Amino acid sequence: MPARKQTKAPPVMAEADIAIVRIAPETSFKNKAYEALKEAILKMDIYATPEQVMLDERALSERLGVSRTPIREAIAMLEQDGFVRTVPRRGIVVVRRTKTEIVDMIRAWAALESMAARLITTTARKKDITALRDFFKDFGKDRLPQDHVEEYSKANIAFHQALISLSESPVLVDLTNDLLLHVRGYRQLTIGRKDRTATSLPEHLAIIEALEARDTELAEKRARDHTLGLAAYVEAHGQELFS
Amino acid sequence: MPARKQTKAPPVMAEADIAIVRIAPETSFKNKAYEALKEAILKMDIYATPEQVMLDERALSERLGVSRTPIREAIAMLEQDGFVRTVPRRGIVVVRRTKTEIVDMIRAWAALESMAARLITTTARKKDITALRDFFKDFGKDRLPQDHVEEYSKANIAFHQALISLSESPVLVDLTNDLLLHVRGYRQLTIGRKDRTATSLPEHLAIIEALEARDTELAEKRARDHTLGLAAYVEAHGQELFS
DNA sequence: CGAAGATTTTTGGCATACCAAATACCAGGA
DNA sequence: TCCTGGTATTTGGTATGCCAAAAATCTTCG
Repeated sequence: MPARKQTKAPPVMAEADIAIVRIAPETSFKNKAYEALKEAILKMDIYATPEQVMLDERALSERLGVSRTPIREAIAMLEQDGFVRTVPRRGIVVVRRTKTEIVDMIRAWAALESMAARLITTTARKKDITALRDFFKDFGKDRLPQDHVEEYSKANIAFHQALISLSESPVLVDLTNDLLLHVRGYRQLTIGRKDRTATSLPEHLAIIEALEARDTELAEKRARDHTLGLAAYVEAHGQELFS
Repeated sequence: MPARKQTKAPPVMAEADIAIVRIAPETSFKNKAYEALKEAILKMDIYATPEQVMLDERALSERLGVSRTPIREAIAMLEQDGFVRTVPRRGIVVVRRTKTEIVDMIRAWAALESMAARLITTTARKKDITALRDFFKDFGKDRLPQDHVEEYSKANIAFHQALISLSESPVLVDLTNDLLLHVRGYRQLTIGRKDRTATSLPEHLAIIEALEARDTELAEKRARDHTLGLAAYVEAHGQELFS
């Protein structure tokens, strides 16, 4: 019942060591706007619309019920992320990536993921590695991935994110997530479509096996080659998918 | 003398094809502030000062001669970069990385650079690869790197950046530059100090050789191991260097 | 003196107003 | 009807002002 104070000096009375978590800072409008806009951008299929998508500060501020100030700050952040580009006196355009850029990003992703695999072989616990198989427990000979592309795609992404998390490297996790957001924006390639889905599952299992075997070099190579395979796929078959 | 118009339709009269370059967009205060603050943060030795460095919006706006608005937008951008963290009603603190974080970043850097090396073996021109040696032309048996650590460190960084640029992958270049900015902030490790400097040069040359030989796997491995070596060094000897 | 409490100051968050460049729109003239 | 100017409007950029939470400072009472 005693209201907790922040006096740090006199231990006259031992304070109840209750788990008080430093009350939620009530995220600012700036951050709320950032999250909202980011989600909105990721949700829309920017590659589907013919003409480029533009944002309007005033319209957004009205829609979100806040002034332009926090909106502008959020826009500035999104611009740092590379999601939008603001042109003075022109407007704010949602950035569309070219096929080349997407391929480039997937390559970087491959680099980071292979490093994650490398680290995992030396630090992760066996049970955590084995747990990676669970993402694909719903698929097998009697339920082929290529027959449930959408669902498999979700499992696919979850697997990759879980894999990288196992590296316990915040940097790898963050960088990869950022890249993935951009790549996913291009949803027509649902991370390797039907024709790639078939080979995907065995490759994933092979990666897991290498991890379990603590074979650093092999795990790294398999992780890298797997994702580079996606890059090559996009590079080869992505023509018609991009404007 | 005729003022150029932007009409694109009727070629009634051939327009003077004067080299008019779309007047410089006069970068905004927001961007100027961003650049200025970023440089200031990178220039100061944040790991040298005992207590954490704080920024003050009003003070900055006064110093830079602009209002708080563009300053705040710049701060928002820097926060996205991970250089500062703003605490509501508290202040803006310049982020200090822990040793673990620095090591983590160097590992990610190793991953990206090894991918760059990989790409280079398949696309770069021989003369561009060979040109990488020039960065170290001032060093040799008669002028050891460890006797000119500061100078060698500069050459070192320039080499790595040039190397990654050769990959012609904007993503790799950008991500690496970002990481490097954070790592360099910790200048007491001048990218591998004296004791590492000795082994650094031969390793660089070995990387170049592998690139010239177009040995993809070897180049990748050497690039990776070289930078991972730095990570290991920091992890082992960085104790006293961090608070 | 010392400490609890009240008050002032500081600091980031947000709203608003105004500016200038770009653009859209419109009326007049060939 | 179709340009040509010119004017109104739109849009991002910037400056200010005020607010509330925190911190710092001062005050007062035991």
